[in-house]
Amino acid sequence: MKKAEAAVAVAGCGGGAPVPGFLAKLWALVEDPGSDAVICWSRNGQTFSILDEQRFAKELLPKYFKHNNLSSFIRQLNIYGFRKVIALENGMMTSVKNLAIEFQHPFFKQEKFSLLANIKRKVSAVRPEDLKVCQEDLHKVLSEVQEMREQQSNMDLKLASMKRENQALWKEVASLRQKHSQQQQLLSKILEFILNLMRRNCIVGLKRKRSLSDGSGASPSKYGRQYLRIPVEDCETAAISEHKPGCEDGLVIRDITDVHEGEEDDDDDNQKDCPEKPLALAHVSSGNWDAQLPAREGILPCEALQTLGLEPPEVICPVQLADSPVEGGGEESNAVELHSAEPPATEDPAAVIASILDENQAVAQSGSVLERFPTFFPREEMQDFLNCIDASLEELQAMLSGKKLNYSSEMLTDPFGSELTVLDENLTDVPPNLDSVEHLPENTDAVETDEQETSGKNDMQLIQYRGNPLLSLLEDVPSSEVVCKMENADDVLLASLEDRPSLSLASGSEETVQQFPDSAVQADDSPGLEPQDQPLLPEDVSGEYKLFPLLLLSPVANFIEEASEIKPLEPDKDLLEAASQL
Amino acid sequence: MKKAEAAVAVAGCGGGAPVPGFLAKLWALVEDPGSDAVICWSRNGQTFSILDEQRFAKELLPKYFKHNNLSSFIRQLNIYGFRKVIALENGMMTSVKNLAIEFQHPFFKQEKFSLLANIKRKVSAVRPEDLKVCQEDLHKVLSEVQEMREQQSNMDLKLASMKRENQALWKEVASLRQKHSQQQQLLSKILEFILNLMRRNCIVGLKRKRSLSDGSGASPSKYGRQYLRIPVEDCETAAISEHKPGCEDGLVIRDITDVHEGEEDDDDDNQKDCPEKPLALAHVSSGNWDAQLPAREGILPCEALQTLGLEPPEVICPVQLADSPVEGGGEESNAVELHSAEPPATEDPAAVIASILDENQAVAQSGSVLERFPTFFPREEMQDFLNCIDASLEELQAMLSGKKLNYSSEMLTDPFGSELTVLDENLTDVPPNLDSVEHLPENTDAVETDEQETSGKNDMQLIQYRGNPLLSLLEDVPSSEVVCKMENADDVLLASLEDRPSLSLASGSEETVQQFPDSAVQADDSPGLEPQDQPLLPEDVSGEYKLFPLLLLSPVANFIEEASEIKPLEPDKDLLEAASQL
DNA sequence: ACACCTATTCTAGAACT
DNA sequence: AGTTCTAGAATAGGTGT
Repeated sequence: MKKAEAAVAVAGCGGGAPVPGFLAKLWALVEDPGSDAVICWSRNGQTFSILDEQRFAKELLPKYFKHNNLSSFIRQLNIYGFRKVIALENGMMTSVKNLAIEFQHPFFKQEKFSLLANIKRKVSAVRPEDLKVCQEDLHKVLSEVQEMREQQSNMDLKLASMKRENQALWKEVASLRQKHSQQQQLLSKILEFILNLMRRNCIVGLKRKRSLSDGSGASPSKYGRQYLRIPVEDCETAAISEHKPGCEDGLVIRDITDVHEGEEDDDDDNQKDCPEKPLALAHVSSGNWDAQLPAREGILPCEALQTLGLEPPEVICPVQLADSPVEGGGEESNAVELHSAEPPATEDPAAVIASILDENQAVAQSGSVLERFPTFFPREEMQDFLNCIDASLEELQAMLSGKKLNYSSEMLTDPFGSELTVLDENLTDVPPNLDSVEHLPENTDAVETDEQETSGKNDMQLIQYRGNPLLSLLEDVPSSEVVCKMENADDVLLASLEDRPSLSLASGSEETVQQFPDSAVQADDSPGLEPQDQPLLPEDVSGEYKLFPLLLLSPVANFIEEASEIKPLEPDKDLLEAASQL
Repeated sequence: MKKAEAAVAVAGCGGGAPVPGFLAKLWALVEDPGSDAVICWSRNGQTFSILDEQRFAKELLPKYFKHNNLSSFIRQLNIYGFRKVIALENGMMTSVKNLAIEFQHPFFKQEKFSLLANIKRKVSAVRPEDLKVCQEDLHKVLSEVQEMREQQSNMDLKLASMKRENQALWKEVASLRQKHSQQQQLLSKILEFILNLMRRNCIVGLKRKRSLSDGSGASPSKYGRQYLRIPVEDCETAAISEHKPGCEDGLVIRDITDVHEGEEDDDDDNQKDCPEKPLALAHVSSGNWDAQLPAREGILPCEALQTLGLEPPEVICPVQLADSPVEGGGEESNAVELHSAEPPATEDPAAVIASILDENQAVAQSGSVLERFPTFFPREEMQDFLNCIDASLEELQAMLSGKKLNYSSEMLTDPFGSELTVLDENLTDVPPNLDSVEHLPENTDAVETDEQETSGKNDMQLIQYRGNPLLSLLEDVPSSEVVCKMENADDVLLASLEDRPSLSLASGSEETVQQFPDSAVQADDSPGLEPQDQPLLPEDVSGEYKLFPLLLLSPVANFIEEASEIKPLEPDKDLLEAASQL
């Protein structure tokens, strides 16, 4: 005991390093010259050997440790990282079983006591950590996997459901677009019908005027066909109204801007700055139609014009009727004079139409219209009839204005409605190209089967849908928005989808009759005086609208305006993006 | 060596059990009486003890094994499940360190050699498997987790994209529905306007008739208001047309079936089985209007009726004009007689309207209408005017028919169009309930933020959207389809959504004016002779349509019919399902 | 007395034969 | 399956607070 302590003490005095007790005792054991026969340095001081394990265990070990078991001693050696030197290295005495036990450690060298500080006890603390960490990790990972599996199945369901919903939504959108197209066509037809009706009325009035007061008018057969030509956008409609045999009245409606050269794109300017266009005719109070006699023709509208700050109607006729069908070449000087005192559009069929539908104008015109029916229809009855028409028009106008009020109030109070408005604002107006119309059905099916390529499908669907000739007729070309879109577009798909509008924008919109270079402007509640660049009915009505400024005051104008307020069918920007990103 | 072998042999002869070598040698060692000083049975044969480990290791072990290490021997004991008997059990000699080493095993008992067969070597075979399985599992799981993480991120992207697309689609659908609603409203307005115009014309004609031939007519002021009342669907519209001050002509349009009591739901019967309804008037050849003089009134329509196999028009007037505003109480006998020889609807405003718009009828009526304007409007001019109207109507009709032809050809040739038709067929017509209109914006936002609750959102969105009062006006009630849907519906949402239609179906459609009990039938290309149960314009027009059978022959009828062909806004069945399944 | 570290003992793992 | 070396694990012991 004292020996071991002394050895430890001697060893410990060499430095301040806190050498573990086992290492100190081992050092002492090996260093002790008295025990060299049992345990000693070997191999030139690189290792140490226990020459007589029996004596070592039973005699030496108890002096340094609390046991006399060689195994315990060896265990400690192992714990401190000592390793046994195998017998073959010892040399020749391989066969000799009871050869000395030899151990080594990188930091346990003779004369190098200071190295002992580097010898660390193998803590089992590391190991449980390792194992526990591993196990914990495994459990963690396992649970995570479980969780992820659930999540994945959830997402699978969700995705499938969403896919179905998307499919249904595409269907719905297609159906709605179809309906919209049908409606728009119907609207166009109806409005065309009404305009036609009014135009005819105007012609009749013109006929009458000439036969009565003028006598210089051309033959009535001429009047039947040449003055106005309602522009038809799609070939089919055009074919119907143009090439129909027996249809002796092809209408040619020219844009009012054709008359004013160089002002084609800015209707706002046209209306506000050009006094020749009597767009500012106010709704004169209705109900006093019976006071409107032919003698008062031109007086009331003129007053109305003046009340609106417009100049007197010396240049009221933006579109003229010419005896020969000169298209677009009409100028103010060529105007056939009739009702020269009548301010609103005079011989312009549009004015007549408006006058028919507008209360005061209708009365003002009615007298002249009925002059041709002296024998067949009693004047009183005709007056009655027109009175009724006027009343109904009046009522309709009132209803329309009332509806309009209601509408806006709905928009304000109904969150859904307002939300819709907001949504609509966000929609981008990107017309598609007409490619690959024939692929839609396959793609619709592909939505179900194909899992990954939804983008292509949707795009195709979009394109195809837009490519529907029915719909292409109704497309509007809001050039400014398209330009903005083009700037922001960074993917090829979007650019390709915008191909058509960009083309139509680049070109002077001269080649196609159905393209309207104007961009949509909401002239909703402004009382019909500022149609501006607003695209009206995308097809038939726009030119007519411009052509017949007085329509603004008639219920038909309300119809047209309202129809134009229904935004044209154009794909959602988000839709495009979403489709292109899938 | 021989001793050990012999011991093993002796021990092994006791039974056929394949006792492992170590156990046999151990048995021999312990049993051998010659080595009892070194190793022997102890504790009454329950255990064995090594009394002198030094001698045992160096002298006995080599005789039985290939080594002389006690540790190796002990290792074997441990492998076979032997356990050391701790010192305290040995008794008192605790302090004596070099006490005997004592081991025990349940199946290693003195005199019980046969039990040795139960002693099994502890195979580490389980352990490597365990560890390897564990490691493999861990690696597997780890890779799986990696894979799943990638998949999840992929799915996340996909889902986000889909969500965006979905959102855009919902927006699009909402916008389209909005547009559709606007269009429908506009259509209703226009048609109402036209019908109003026609009605007034009729009234004028009636007035004239009475003042001329009858003299028994009531005051003209009465005629201004009482006969027809256009049903307005939403409260707002109703308020406008009903409560508007100064609007002296509230129109009341009653279903034609009101006249025929008990036949309200079956329009097919009405039209096909009731000869009183001259719905089968054919389009008489147009263009010969100039030949139509008042003398021919009633002749041509009558012929037309007869050509269609209908009875002569003795009971032609299904709806009558009464001097007092008796709503819905009119019966055939109360018909005010005028133009008694005129078959088509005679004093019925609808008939007059139709006659105005229909070529032949218009001519037939025109004479009488104009009789009240003898002084103010010359008869010739009035005739001219009406002639123009007729011509334009004729042209419009031709155009419409032409368009129709074009339309169907498009449907046939355009795969998209046909596909759309097919899609539309698949759409279920399930009107929504009007709940929670105000939640849409929040839900639209929630689509972005909330990740999990898409189902609720979509449902809400759907319901809310459907709940838009604007849209509810346009809803149709195809009862048969609804019934089918109700049978197939198994989820609450669908059922709830179908609540309203089912209600309107169940009830006799008496409570609400805007509900039409008819189910949609496509009488598209059949030439206007079989309107059947087809719902026309969902709102205003249907009743009017029924009320004015002659409208079927006018361009307005075409408008109405075409408007009715635009399917009403109703959610897609797939949409509903998808939304409920999310 | 408790916490922390070390030491001892028994058992097990692993590699090699 | 045996042998050897090493490690794990539990417990005991020691030290400092």
